[in-house]
Amino acid sequence: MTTVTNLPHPDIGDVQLTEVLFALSDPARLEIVRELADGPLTMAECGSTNPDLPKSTKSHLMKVLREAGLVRNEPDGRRRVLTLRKDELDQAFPGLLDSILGD
Amino acid sequence: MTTVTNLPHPDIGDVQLTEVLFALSDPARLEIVRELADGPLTMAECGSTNPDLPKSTKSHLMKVLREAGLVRNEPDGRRRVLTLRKDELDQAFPGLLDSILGD
DNA sequence: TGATTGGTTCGAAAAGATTGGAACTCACAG
DNA sequence: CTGTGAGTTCCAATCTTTTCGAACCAATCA
Repeated sequence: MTTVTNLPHPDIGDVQLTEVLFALSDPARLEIVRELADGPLTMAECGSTNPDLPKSTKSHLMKVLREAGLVRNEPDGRRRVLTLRKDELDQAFPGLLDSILGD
Repeated sequence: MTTVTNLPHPDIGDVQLTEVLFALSDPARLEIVRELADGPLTMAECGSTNPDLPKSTKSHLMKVLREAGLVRNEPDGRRRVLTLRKDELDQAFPGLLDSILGD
């Protein structure tokens, strides 16, 4: 019985560049990443743009970002905290995030 | 009667970041872009990896790259020359290509 | 112990992308 | 002209992604 609380995150070394690019190639996902660039957010806080996005859809967007190694999704009480894996990504793909998020 | 010889290329200003990222999110397309980073190539020269890729498939990969504003595809006799639109892309998305192609 | 809140997962439908054969076009050689 | 070479376009099959309601789960509150 997999407890659903802790979601799997890829090791940054296993993340392929093309997967990262794919995850960022969707405007809604890119926007989420931009928001997270300023610091962690809960699911509810995140996605201030797209306010009426169904939660299953938002959850799926997050799944793609998580599986691509872009965001960490960790439980915190009954909410979840989303964090951009900036340092790790900078290590793995120097300059990529900065060029995409703009200086 | 649209002559097929000259293919349409988007103005770099009209190119969306997400479209560029999508075009690069496919390993075969990314590889093509890497090859073109060293200078223009004809269709036949390009894709030294993937040597037995059907030509219609290769043509389609090129179309995606062209429509995303990444490569220019121009006739030269009965062949076609493919050029990475590096300068324009650097202008529009500073640092992006360098970080993706590696220093 | 419910009931509620904040979120994930499932499942199925719709939309979009990829693949590749076949037909086509155009430039050039003979 | 006719043939050939280099490539594009068309089309259909297949595969992948997206979308979202519904069911579910775990933590907290009353």
